[in-house]
Amino acid sequence: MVGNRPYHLGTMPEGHTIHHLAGRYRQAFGGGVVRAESPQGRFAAGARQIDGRVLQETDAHGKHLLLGFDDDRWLHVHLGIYGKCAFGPAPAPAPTGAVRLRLSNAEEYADLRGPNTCELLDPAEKKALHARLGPDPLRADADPELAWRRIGRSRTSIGVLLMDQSVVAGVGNIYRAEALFREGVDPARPGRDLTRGQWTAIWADLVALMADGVRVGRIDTVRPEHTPEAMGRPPRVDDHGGEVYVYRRAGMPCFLCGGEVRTGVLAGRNLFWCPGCQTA
DNA sequence: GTGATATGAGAAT
DNA sequence: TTCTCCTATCACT
Repeated sequence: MVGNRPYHLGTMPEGHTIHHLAGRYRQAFGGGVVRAESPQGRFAAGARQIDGRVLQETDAHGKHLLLGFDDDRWLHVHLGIYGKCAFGPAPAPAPTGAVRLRLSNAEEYADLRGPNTCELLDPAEKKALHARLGPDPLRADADPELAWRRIGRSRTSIGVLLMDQSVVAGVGNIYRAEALFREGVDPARPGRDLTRGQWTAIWADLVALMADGVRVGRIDTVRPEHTPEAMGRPPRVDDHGGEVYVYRRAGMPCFLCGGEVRTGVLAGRNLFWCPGCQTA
């Protein structure tokens, strides 16, 4: 949004949120001098380093946000589960809560709260970060073949592989669950048992779904025939964003087969899937 | 006021 | 596999 009201991004920080934020920071601060401060104090030294510099470019790879300043240093932010960014019009009000970093100029301000990572990188460190991340469905330079080389020979389940940021970057718990549902793939299937065609379809789906997420600012994964309007069902009411097939729908009927959506813990993360539909 | 909870990820065991 | 860190929110006492 480009508005006059503060707004929050990152209720679901998967890759789409980060790419959206990169664009938002560029729109607000790109090409100009930025004021930086750390009201909370935990990034005071870093903020001093940024303060008064020009934001030259922004970048995003998976869930990592990178803001490039005119001293050749990059602010590296990872939101983790809790991190959030809030933008608003100048003048910035007194900060509320734990604001790790506030950037501002004459028009806007942006508050960063609760990031997992907030640090400055030199170009070599930024390069190393890219090197340890897999292809990102939202990046033009992404090569899904690199991911397939890992997946196609792995005994690890595709449900776990999709969450491994060194295999595919930017996919989180929601896109993982939804892409596998949409392609009818059992999350427990070992990567090497997938066909290349299945991987191609999953990748294409991630590219489309996540690009949509960047545009809309939330995760909607249901096809037109499964929207609340099309099915005459009530819309999703919780605060987890858009319309989805299985994510956090445990015990509820599958929109396709009517069976119960299941949940379980896989590699320490909640997994949601429909046993009736995900058999491939 | 307290506790549970969440989308992540790295380190420790 | 379990711990630990980051923070806000909401349902409970």
